Amino acid sequence: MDQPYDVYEERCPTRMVLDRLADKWAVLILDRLDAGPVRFNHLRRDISGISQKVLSQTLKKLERDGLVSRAAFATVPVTVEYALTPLGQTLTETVSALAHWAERNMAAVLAAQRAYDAAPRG
Amino acid sequence: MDQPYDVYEERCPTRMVLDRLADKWAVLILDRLDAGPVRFNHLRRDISGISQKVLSQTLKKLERDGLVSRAAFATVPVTVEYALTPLGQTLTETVSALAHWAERNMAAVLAAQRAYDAAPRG
DNA sequence: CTCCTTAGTTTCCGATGGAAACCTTGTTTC
DNA sequence: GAAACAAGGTTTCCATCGGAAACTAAGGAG
Repeated sequence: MDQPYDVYEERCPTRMVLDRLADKWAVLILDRLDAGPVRFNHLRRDISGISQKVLSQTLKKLERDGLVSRAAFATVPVTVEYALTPLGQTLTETVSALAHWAERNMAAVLAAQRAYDAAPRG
Repeated sequence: MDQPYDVYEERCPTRMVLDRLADKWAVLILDRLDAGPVRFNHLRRDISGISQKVLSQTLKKLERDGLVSRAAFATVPVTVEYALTPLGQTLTETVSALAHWAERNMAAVLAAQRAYDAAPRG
């Protein structure tokens, strides 16, 4: 049972997938959806700083990749709910770890940045 | 013990860190360095498709954030070795999981894309 | 009649990424 | 002694991408 895919290969399709997942906004969206279905504007408010265009584009790509499902309800005004698919759920632990590593290790990173910037260079 | 950082907040410094980590090239570099120190051109060959400019820039940022260390040796020609710092090592399991999730789930993603593209839309 | 809601799309501009050329130091080849 | 090659970058140029803001559609409230 050899792995047919190699993410280090430029032409491997896994590269496209990694490119999609290794994205600040995709990570935040997937992590947010782990708590349950969320509407478009709710996501937009929760993930402060994301633009409508990028949220829309990112959701569309995640839907195409089978990670997120989209359900529109004929309410007034129309509401649309986004949720994780089973495939998407296999990813949330990893994505969540990445998103929250920064929160746990922020102090160390800031210290490293100060040390780097203080060191004479060039 | 309240977490002072929230990655969902636009102005939180964790956002900058997530932006750095949630990057295709950074993920591949960190995963590659997990096996041990590697030289610049070796990384460049292993990670097919990365340009020198982006490799150089990404390594510099990772070094500034304290995730990667840089060691230059006065050989001829000069060799430079990049390695994970202890802080960087706390991240590799997560990063590796992300990089290789695509390899394990590629078939499912491709199937989802075909289904999405086949469905009439708009 | 006007404003507000949801869920987007469009437009415009500045920032980023990739390709390719150039640079520096020093060694080997012709 | 000129050319080529090696490592580790930097510079230049252009195309694409991201963010800000405006616009769309369909309906409800005041």
